[in-house]
Amino acid sequence: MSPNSSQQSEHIPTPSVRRLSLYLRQLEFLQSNQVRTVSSRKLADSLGLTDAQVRKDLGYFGQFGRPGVGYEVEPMIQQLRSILGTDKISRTILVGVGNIGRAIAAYNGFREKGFELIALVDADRRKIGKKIGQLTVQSIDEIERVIHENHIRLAIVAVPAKAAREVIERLAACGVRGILNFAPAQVPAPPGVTIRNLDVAAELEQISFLARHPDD
Amino acid sequence: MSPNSSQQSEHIPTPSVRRLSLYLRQLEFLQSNQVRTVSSRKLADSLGLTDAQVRKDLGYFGQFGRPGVGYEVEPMIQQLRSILGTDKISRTILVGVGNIGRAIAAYNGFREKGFELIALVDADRRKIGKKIGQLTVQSIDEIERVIHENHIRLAIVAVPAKAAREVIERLAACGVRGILNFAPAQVPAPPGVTIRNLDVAAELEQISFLARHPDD
DNA sequence: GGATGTGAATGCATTCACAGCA
DNA sequence: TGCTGTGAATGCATTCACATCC
Repeated sequence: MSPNSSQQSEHIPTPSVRRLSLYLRQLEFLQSNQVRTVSSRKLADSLGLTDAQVRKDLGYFGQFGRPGVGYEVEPMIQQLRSILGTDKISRTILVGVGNIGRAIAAYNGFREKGFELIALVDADRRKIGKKIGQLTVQSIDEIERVIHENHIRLAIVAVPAKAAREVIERLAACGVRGILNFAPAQVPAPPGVTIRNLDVAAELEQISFLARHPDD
Repeated sequence: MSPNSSQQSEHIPTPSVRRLSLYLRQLEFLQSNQVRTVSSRKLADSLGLTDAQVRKDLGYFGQFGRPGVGYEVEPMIQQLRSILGTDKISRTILVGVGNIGRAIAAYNGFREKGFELIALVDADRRKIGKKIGQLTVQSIDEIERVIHENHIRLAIVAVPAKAAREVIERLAACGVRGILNFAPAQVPAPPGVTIRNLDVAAELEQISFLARHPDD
């Protein structure tokens, strides 16, 4: 059901990709409220964006709308999942089961969002063997074997800053393609690997700054 | 048509403010390694940026460098903290002590980063009265009183998506100026309030997309 | 020599505005 | 009439390049 051959050779702005996730959330919300179609205007308003931006963003990936009507919620959700790659389950490893790691491991909305936590590893002997949810914590020494045996492509890193670089290099070396990094360390991404850094302290600093500079 | 550059209210690019936190992290790291000065070039390289960008970013806030030498690490750290507002401790409330909330509450690097967790509240009766770290979970019904009595300015929201809007509106109504929101919901920011949304599922989606589109 | 600070130039993202279609 | 899709125009962020200073 995809006659559209969206040519990907065109360069897609990073901010547009980021907003795709926002559109998907809002469309899922609309779907849960039995809404069948939505215009770029309404979608934009609910997210604090402009209608032109919504159309431009979607336009990078194909033609999804019906003039005079808008976008059909259900098919648009499928399209966005397909574009983001979350229509298929991505097998994911979690490295580090400290405070943040345990919170991630306990989150059970992964599958529905297109991800499956396959393995937990940690460097701390005392944590190895513990069960968190359905999974048992394994030694970080097993990380290469676990990744290969389970064909894992994505990783979530929640280790102390000092350990981040080594962990990320090991992950990259055994074929992991994308890493969500909670450690407050900027490790240069090895070739062919995408890293997104999520530093909670840095986010708080942004809040702090913005709260003091209201004219923004 | 000489554009007289007024000295008042120069607009600072949002991306520049974001990078300030990166500079601060890296400078703190350098300081812990006894490094005394650093050039824009070296700082940029370690973060995957360009030297011109570092200089331009810092240039929005003043003149901190010495030509021929670079930036002195220790004073620069102080300057950045002052700019971000983290040289003074910001009093912060945490709303929602589910998985993510507990992880945040257990994190004890807050003070050193310029934040202090003053109170925990939750809507779930069974959680009220429980101790997490030094703090006891209070009822969300107390939220207004707690915020006023403790002069709280910042909030971290880690509640289910459905509850996010009401929580954020209540926080805004009693004077909270900045909110870090982990709930996957886009709540329009009330006037005078800054909201930053941190949606872990959305971040994973980005990883998923980027891992499939290597040309980036 | 080595580095900053900053106008000017470039490049990228957003918004405009309108043709075209339901 | 209502709305999409998209080139053109605008606006914003990044990079260049160089005068200036240690």
